[in-house]
Formats: sequence, structure tokens, C-alpha cells
Amino acid sequence: MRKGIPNLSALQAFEATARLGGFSRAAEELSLTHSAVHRQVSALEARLGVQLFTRVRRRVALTDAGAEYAARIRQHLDHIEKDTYSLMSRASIGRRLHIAVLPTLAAHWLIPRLPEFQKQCPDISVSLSLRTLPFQFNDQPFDGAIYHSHAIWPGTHGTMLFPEQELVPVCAPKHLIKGSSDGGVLNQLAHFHLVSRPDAWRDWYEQSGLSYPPQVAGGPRYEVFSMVIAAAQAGLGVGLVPRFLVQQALDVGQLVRPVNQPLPVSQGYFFGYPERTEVTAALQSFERWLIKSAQSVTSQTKP
Amino acid sequence: MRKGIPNLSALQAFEATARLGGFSRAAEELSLTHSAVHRQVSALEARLGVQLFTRVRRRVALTDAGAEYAARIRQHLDHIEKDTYSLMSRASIGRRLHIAVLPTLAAHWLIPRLPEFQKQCPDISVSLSLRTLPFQFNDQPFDGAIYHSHAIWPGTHGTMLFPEQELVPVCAPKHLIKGSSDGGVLNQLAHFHLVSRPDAWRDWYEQSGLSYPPQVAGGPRYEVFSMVIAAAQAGLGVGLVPRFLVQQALDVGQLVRPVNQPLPVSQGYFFGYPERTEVTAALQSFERWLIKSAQSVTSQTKP
DNA sequence: CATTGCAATTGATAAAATCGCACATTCTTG
DNA sequence: CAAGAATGTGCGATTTTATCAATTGCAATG
Repeated sequence: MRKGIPNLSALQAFEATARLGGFSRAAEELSLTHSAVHRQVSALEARLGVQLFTRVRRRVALTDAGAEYAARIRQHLDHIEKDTYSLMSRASIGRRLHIAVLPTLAAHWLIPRLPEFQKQCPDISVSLSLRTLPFQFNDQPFDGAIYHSHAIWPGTHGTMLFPEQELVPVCAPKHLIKGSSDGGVLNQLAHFHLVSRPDAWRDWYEQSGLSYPPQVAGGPRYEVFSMVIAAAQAGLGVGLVPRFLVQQALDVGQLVRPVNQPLPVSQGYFFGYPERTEVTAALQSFERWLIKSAQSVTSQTKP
Repeated sequence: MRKGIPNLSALQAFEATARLGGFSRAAEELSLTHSAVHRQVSALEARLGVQLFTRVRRRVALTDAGAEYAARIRQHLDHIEKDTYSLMSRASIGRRLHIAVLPTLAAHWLIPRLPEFQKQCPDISVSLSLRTLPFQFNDQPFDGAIYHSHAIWPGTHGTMLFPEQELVPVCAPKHLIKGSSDGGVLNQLAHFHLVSRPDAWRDWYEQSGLSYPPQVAGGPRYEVFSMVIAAAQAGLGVGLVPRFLVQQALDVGQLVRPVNQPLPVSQGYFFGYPERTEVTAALQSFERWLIKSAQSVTSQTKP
């Protein structure tokens, strides 16, 4: 299986050589002879079939590929070293979580709450990666993911955090004053689209029994709900966004719903992690906290 | 130096044994004899001084510590393997960045913009970790950090993204209507504090030439600006926050400044990375994009 | 209760890798 | 141009690692 991993001695020799810029200096650090280091690095290059150093005028200099490889390998070795020390010192180890999360959910919901989790579990450090689209856990180094779906991803364990419930049209209050009737307001406004849900407006018009105005499809397309919300608040048009994300802005009157009609959504937000993974204590703590935090959304209807 | 790392062969043997639940099966996968695997794992346990497996009834079962260690080591080995294959196949490798960032800056500024970077560099994946306080790059596995300071951190390369310029008191509009004069409004409101800047309000009062009311210090203390802003918008009191974070809310009238007096701040937001690091192409791209994005803040005064 | 099967352990031994030493080579530097 | 410093290389010594073979402990079976 894992025949792709080179020898540790070779990687250490390479990393030290890359960092210190020479076999001799690396040898000194590793308490070896330059001969040994040179052999390890040469063997590594031969094995990988990639030139890691350029030999010019009796000096070695990293190639581009070598520099990147050195940086990555250095990180991995650092991590292994750290985890190993943690293990030996009996401290519960790891305690690093890498979570994939939707951008706007991160900005509006997760990040403001995360300090609370940090206070509860100060020794667990959480990293976030933003993923708009579904992905395979196999390809990506995540411990878990918060995603939007109609069901739990296959091959993962997980739970639903809260349903999305509905999308509502929102715009700045100034439009409402100007507009005359309910339906009339919308036609005068630019419609914002989200690239990951291109059919939302069409579905809304269909579900409302209205005809779908052709110019709606030409509206601006944003990558994340954050931008849709910001654009709506700035008075640039109307967006169709999850109610729980803008409930507070609606309460305060900073956004208004030009039309009351919502678009019911059967999907929801889930937290999950791959089935094959050993479930670490850190992941368990995070999942528990997440579920508890999510309950406040469903019960209070605003985050 | 890095004497803490066990041999990769030993780690592979351990990982396979942990995953497959037996020396013999692991041996089969690794194309070795069960004897060899057993020796590697025993040597590893002896070296670490930690029991990784419980031997009961001539079977092996992971201990708790062993399970966590196996999970972490598995990830690291996977990464090494992946990076190694990427290198061999000449594909540009790694392209994973791990950035530490302040929570509110992440939520209000970075995350909404990050999709733009993803579009520009689709092969680079960015992870975020939230850090409220300064940290040492040595301790933490970050490629770079966005931090708040008055100067570049020692031992790092980096650039200032934009100055913070000033903190401004903000509250919900309703308080302004009710309040009589400028100074009077503040006294009736709860003052929100940020744990990372406990002296901000005191400095503001001093700088304004006003006496520091004792009850101010008793106001709620929040972990992140996001919560201060949310609390202010909800009409719970008055916060002292960076103007650029709330400029849009002020423009839209969702927040107001009960007193015009700002608190000038000489500090600013920086991006930096440790000096020792090889600067990967991915890190360079990210830094360039970050600086370019930051220019829009300084020029437009609103994010 | 003896037998059989499976898997962990252990000792002895062989193979392979790794290392250090000595030395050649090539470039830089004073 | 000579000294210094660094990269490469052959070879024997050493250390690590793997294999074979034998032993032990446990569970299932007849």
C-alpha cells in the first residue's frame, strides 16, 4: 500500500539540507557526516525521480519543486514530532480539528460562536476551510464538515444541525417606501443570484404563482450569501437568502422583506465526518458543542 | 535536533496494525512478516514509553492514547504520501495554506472576499484558524497570520495591510432619538468591552477629556468584535469598534455614532509569516492577493 | 480433555541499509 | 596560486531491519 513514503532519515536529511543550504551544515545539525547526508539526499532524488537541488559550482540550491516539497515535509515532520511529544507527555494529543464549512455560515454563525467553544475547550484548536461545494473526505484532509444538503452524505457519520427552513427576499428599507404594491417592488430591483443555487429565484417565482421575468436571470451573481446580504443592505437590489441569517437584520429594521412570500426549503445544515475515522475526543467535544449551539437556532428561530 | 520523531517504518507498521487490528494483517499489507511488524511496533512502544495496544487474550486492541495517536499519524502519513506523489508527478504540490486570523476580521472582511481568491487560484486551498491573541509560529503550524499590532512581529516577514485608523462608539439608532445631548446618551447605555482590548473605553474617555464613569467598567465583555457589533445593533448598548468594520452599517443607518469623537489608533492589521519558512508559490500568491484586496479598504475607507 | 488453529512473542541468523573515514574533485577566496 | 570549503565516491565497519523457526497463550472443536 503505502510504498510512496520515503525513508525518514532521507526526509530529515533533505529537510535539514534545504533549510540550512548545504550538506555539511545539515550534517552538523544531524550529528552525521556530510557523506551520510549527501547519500540520503541523493538516494531520495533518485527514488523520487525529481531533482530537488541544483548543483552549480559546488553549491546546492533548492529547485522550485524542492522548495515546495521541503516546506510541506517540514510541516508534516513538525506535526509528527508535536503529536509524538504530546503522546509521551501523556497529554491527550492531537486536539487539532480541521473543519470544512460554508463561507457565510462561518462568517455569520460559526465564527461569532467559536470563542465560546474555545473557552470551553481551550486546548483544542479549530481550523476552518471554506468549501462552497460538496467534496470527498478522501481527497481532503478534514476531520469534519458543516455542509448544506437534504440528507447526510453517504459514507459519513453525522447529524443535522438545523433545517434551513426558508429563503426570504430581502432588500434595504428605502425601496419599500418608494415601491407601491407588493409585486411591484420586486420588478424594479436587481435580483442577486448565488452561484451555488442558481435556480432559487426561478423556484421562488414558480412557487409564488408569478411569471418569471426574463431580466431577473441577468442579475449579479455572488459567490457567498455574505455578499448578497451586504449588497442588499447597501440598497443595490434584492436577495433571496436564508431567513435565519438575516433575522437579526430584519428585527432591527436594517433589512426588510419587500414581499412576504418565503420559499420553503427542505434542506438543512449538517455536521459530519468520514466513517473510517477514529473519532477523537476532540471531534466528539466539537460535535457535542455544535449540536448544542444549533439548538438555539431552531428554538429561538434567530441565531 | 529533531530526535523526537520515531522511524517512519515503525509509524507505518503501527498505523497499519491499528487500522487492520492485527500484526498479521498489517504484515500482509506491508509485504512483511508478522514478526517484523511486531518488532517495529514493540520498539515504538518502548521508545515512546507509552502502551499503544492492550494485549489481552493474545489479541491486540488499541488503547485510547493509541487510537488518537494512530488517527493523527495516519493523517500525517497520508499527507506525506500525497505530497510525495504530487512531487513525483510533477504537479505543483501542496498548495494548502493555513492562516491564522482574527475572528471578526475573518467574518467581516476575509471570508466574504476569499471566494474571489479561490476563483483566481482554484488549486490553492486556504484553511483559517482563529487566533485572538499573539502566538509563536514555532508552536503553531501556520503558514501565515493576519494579526493586529503596532509593528511587524519580530522573526517574521510581512507587510501592513491597512491601518485600523480609529475606533468609534456605535449604538442602535433608537438611542439617539431618545437621548438629549451628546455626552448624555453614553451615560445611559451599557458599554461593551472586548477582552483583547480591555482599556479601550478608558482610553477613549481620557482622550475625550471626560471623566471615566465607574459603572462603564462593569459592562459586558465579549470575545470578538462581531458580538459587540451584534449587541450594539440589537440595541443593548454602545460598543467601541473599528470604523472600517461598521462603516457600511453606519452608511445604511443601521448603526449610529452617538458621539462623534473617535479614538485614534496607531496600530493596524498585518500579514506575516515566519522568516525561516521557504516562501512557497502559494503563499506568495496569497500575500499578493491580500495586499491588493487591502488597498480597497484604505482607498475606499469602507471594506 | 486432547487437538487444532490462530496470533502474539522471542531467539538466532542473515541481509540490507546506513555510517564514517579517507580521498578525489571543483569552486571560492584571499 | 595556494588555502579553504564544499560536493561527490569507494570501501570496510556498524547498526538496523527482516526472516526463519520455535514457543506460548487462548479459543473453538470433536
